[in-house]
Amino acid sequence: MPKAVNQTVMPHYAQIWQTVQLIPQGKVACYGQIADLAGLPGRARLVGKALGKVPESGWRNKVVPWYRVINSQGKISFPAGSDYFEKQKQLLQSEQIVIIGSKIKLKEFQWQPDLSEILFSLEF
DNA sequence: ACCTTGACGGTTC
DNA sequence: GGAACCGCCAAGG
Repeated sequence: MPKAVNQTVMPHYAQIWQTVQLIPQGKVACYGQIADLAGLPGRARLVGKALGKVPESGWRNKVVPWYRVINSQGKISFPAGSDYFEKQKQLLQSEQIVIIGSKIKLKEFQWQPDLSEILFSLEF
């Protein structure tokens, strides 16, 4: 883990990134859902901000599956047609996630972790 | 220490 | 559906 990524420097970002890493491939989670699981209820915006702070190049794609996080409406939160929008859409589809008219069926694809899974994995 | 910025969310109309 | 409003608050300037 990079030096800057620790509880002393960025406690919340670290918690958020760690939680996002638990989303299994082929599933998605909402910003608010991640915030809750990370112990930061009601702070969905902070999740978006934290993901935006993950370095653009290098380990971003490999370590933190940022693209598996979408908003509570089941939509990608980047402006439709933007580079990031297309990138995220592509990555999601590569995991067999179905996107119809820019929307994903949360009923079908939302990650539903059980409590023990979370408690076992997170270290805070 | 003050002000602005967010990849949000729920409530309401 | 969708648009406007408002609460949220760490981070960075």
